Amino acid sequence: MTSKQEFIEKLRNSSLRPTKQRINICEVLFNRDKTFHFTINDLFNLIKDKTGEKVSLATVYNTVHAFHKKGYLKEIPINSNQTYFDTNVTDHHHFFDVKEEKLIDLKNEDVGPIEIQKSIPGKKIKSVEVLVKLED
Amino acid sequence: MTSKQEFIEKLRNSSLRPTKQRINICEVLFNRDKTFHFTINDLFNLIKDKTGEKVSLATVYNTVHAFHKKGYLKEIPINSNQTYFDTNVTDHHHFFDVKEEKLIDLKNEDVGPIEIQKSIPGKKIKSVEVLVKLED
DNA sequence: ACAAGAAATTAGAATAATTATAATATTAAA
DNA sequence: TTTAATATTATAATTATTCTAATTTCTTGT
Ligand SMILES: [Mn+2]
Ligand SMILES: [Mn+2]
Ligand SMILES: [Zn+2]
Ligand SMILES: [Zn+2]
Repeated sequence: MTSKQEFIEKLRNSSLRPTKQRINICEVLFNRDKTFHFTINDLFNLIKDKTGEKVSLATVYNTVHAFHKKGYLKEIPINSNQTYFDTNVTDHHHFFDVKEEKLIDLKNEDVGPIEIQKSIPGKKIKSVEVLVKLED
Repeated sequence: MTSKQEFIEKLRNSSLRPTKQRINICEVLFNRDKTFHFTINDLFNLIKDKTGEKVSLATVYNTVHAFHKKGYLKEIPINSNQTYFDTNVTDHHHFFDVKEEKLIDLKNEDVGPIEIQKSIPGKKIKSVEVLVKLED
């Protein structure tokens, strides 16, 4: 159980003003036990459900991207018409259940270390992501 | 150098009628030495450039998805506003140069075998894709 | 506490990728 | 050659995302 005060500090520490909307979004995103995979639309609906307060869609987009930029959210590449985000910002991989449209975390030991043997001059590796698609 | 006749047979073999438009699209997609990574928009413009004939955007979408369904094209998951496709339909991985917005093939030996140690009951693995993002 | 400026929120408009529609044209088969 | 099935096309519709500009809320200095 994380307190509202902690969210306010977290926001302050990253020079994001602790507004009511951002705190509500924090509640939905970070006040939970397990990692959370979501689309903007999931989040938008959950805010109403869980906090009882409405936040505009534009603010949800703005806040998610602000959090993403600050490193509080990870973006997961999937072939979907909607962008997926993840509250687990550590380097990790995913299952994607194509039918359920659900992401599932893979522990790094479930995949093993990945060593990229090729390099491109003048470029460095920013991230290595494994996506395992699941079907029935 | 692949001939038009081969494309016609290829289309017939997959119960796709060999129309002028589809043959032109085949020319652009498959009449080349190296694998080809593209967006619908790339392809749409190349058709005009390379064949001199215009194909409607709707037909490009339809044909790309028909080819994808038939297994002649692979879809590459990237966080981009445009969907990427690949004429190399074998199981392989990618660099994505974020600045240039270009995909580069990785050979399987550049990545090594990936063994997924976790399984989800009732689900089986459909694909395993590694995406390595590159920055300057 | 108050004022002033900076930053955030919002509804709604704009944009852009993709998909759907429905009329016309082409292809395949009898 | 007739006919039915399928494909193409222009255009409209849809959808995710971003932009805009007015309003509200925060922060900071007084
Ligand atoms: Mn995750
Ligand atoms: Mn490729
Ligand atoms: Zn983002
Ligand atoms: Zn497709």
